[in-house]
Amino acid sequence: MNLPPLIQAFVLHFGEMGSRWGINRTVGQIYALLYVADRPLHADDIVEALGVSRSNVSMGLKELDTWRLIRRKHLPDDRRDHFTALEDPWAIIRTLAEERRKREVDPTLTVLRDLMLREPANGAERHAQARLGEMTEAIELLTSWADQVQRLPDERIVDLLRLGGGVAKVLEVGAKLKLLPGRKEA
Amino acid sequence: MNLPPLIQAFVLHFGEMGSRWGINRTVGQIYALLYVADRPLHADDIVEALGVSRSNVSMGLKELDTWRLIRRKHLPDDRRDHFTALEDPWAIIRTLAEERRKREVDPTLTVLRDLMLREPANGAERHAQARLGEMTEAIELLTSWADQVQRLPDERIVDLLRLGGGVAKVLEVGAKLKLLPGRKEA
DNA sequence: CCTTGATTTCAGAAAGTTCTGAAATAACAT
DNA sequence: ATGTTATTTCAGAACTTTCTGAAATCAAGG
Repeated sequence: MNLPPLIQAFVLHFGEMGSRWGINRTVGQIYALLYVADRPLHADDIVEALGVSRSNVSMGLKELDTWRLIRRKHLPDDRRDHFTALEDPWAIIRTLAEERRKREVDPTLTVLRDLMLREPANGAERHAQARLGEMTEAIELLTSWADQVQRLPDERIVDLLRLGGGVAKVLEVGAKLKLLPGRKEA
Repeated sequence: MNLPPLIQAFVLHFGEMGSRWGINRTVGQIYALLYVADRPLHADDIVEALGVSRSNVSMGLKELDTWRLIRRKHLPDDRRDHFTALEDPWAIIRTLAEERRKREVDPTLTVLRDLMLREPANGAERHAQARLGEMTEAIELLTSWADQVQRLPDERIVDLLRLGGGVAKVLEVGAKLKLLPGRKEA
């Protein structure tokens, strides 16, 4: 790998983080490289910059493509595909979040709902089912919230984030104005 | 493994999910088992229920312990440690979220901040630094929001979740009442 | 419809992780 | 102290994921 030190540090770190974020090291590095690049890169640029095999780059690009985190561009007088990363950091955060949700929470919800429908065979199962119910409820609340917030326009989301802990205050006011749904007690 | 079918299905699923959630399969299974159990279990109960090695259970329990997802209990007339999972599903969700943040976003922020302080050596680095700045800003906004919301009492958080996309409406009202910090334009 | 170069696929090699069994350690009761 | 039972550690086995190089496929220009 032969990159300016600042860029190299970022690329390496993002690669390591990638593994924790469920995208593999190479994919993370490719993404990082495209994200900071000041021009579209083609596959061989990436091979050279990262020192990994051509085929590995090809797989990585394909994966980033299915996640819609990069764009394929054709430059005039060049048959090779060129790639750029989405500019907006929110797009990345959103994509990663959606992707993880699809892989990590949706299947769990499906299983939990299915288990809730079964007839418990004995006391142990009855108890277990009650616990599953509590968990299902919490996860459903969380995901349906996430669903709805994700549909808001970006600026609204940013407003919400800027508000920070201040939501509490706004919630109070909201409650007084009867904007909130009545609280169901457990 | 020899468990009532409903419990077994849950335990197996949670094990698989565990790997995606950054906790390994056995750890996930142990947690799931304790979560639905109607009494505290000791290590050998778990070995028998899951059919994994004693040492694996020991490691798993230790890990869950450091994550504070289980409690160690001493029953009278029994020298063995007994374990229970935290009851409240919110506790689990919170813990997993905090843990992941510690492992997955905080280190990134540290690196990003450090890279932002460096003197760019050339045009490419200058461009890269600008991109890193955008990313840093987005991540900081998100994490500081999460920080503040996590400090709210549980019921406030539940209110917020119940509100769903309705936050938009409340934000409008909040803006009119001058509760929101003025929006800085990019 | 053939040539040339770009891209993708895929089987096996390399690297990384999780799990086990055996041995070491700790904790308690006598 | 000593025996007994519970727990932890750790080296290597088993398994999983990632990466490579060679071969197959694809696409544009003549």
